[in-house]
Amino acid sequence: MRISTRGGYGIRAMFELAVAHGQGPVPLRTVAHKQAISENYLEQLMGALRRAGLVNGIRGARGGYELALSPADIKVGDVIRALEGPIVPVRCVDQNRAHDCERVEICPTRGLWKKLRDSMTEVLDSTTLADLCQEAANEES
Amino acid sequence: MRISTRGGYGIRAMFELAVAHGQGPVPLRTVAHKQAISENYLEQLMGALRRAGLVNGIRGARGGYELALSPADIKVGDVIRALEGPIVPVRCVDQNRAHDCERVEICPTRGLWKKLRDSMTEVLDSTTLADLCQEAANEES
DNA sequence: TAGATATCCGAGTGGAATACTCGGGATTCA
DNA sequence: TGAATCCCGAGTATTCCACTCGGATATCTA
Repeated sequence: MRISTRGGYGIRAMFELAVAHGQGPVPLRTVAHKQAISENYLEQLMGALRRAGLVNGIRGARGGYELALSPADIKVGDVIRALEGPIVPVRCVDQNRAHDCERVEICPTRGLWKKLRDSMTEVLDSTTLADLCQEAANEES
Repeated sequence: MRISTRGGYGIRAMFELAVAHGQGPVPLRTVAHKQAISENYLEQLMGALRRAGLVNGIRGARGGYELALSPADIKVGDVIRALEGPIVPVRCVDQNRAHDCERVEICPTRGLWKKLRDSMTEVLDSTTLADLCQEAANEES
């Protein structure tokens, strides 16, 4: 009942990019060091985030990564989905593959999972990177 | 971002026991067949549920399993916890091991995980086996 | 234009967890 | 007694996670 480190690392990395937003690209190495994440591993995650359209990768010297959108327009849920796939507690409430289970109509637990999915989605999609920055700034004072 | 089959199977098995509550023990085999779960595997899960005090195992011919409490007194969250451990999205918001991470005080994502944990817990602990039975009965009509 | 700095890409790997199977022992009912 | 049933521990195949590595490609700067 956990999100893996992929999601956790991803959020922390995106947080760093959000803090530096508007100040040019941040190299992977810098992000990895600030958040104590393996460089090689983070590289893979950034690839997924780039393919999801959440960050831009800028090559060459003075390159790095930057958010593709403003921090207020990137939801935490987007980051999790890009790195861990759809946010569903069990497959049978994944809208994309609704028919994996023939018992769908009579399953006593389906309603429960839907409720759980919705409540998780609500939390993750109502928080943006800008919110995380705001909260961090508040705690500092 | 999923609960494993352990939790899913567990809930479904407990649902069967809840339906038969008050009518004597139900053998593992019956539960397994009704819910299309491997007998051998389910046996392991029932062991965990028994050790958690949620079911009684009754040995011998005419034996089986029965709920140790009334369906209204068993929360879905109890079952999940017995089978999958604490309901926490990431370790650092597990109250039992709060100090695994030294960055606790400055971590920008901690608040988020707490919110997520609370919303998940709320759903799972506000639903009982009796609620599942009720819902199943409603859908039948 | 050389070379340093980066991203990009795919393959590979060790360990842990999942989802089981299997064999045999203990208990109880008929 | 013997059939039914729970109880228990060991073993196993598969999958996923977390991470490493080597090298290709692109871009800036001197």
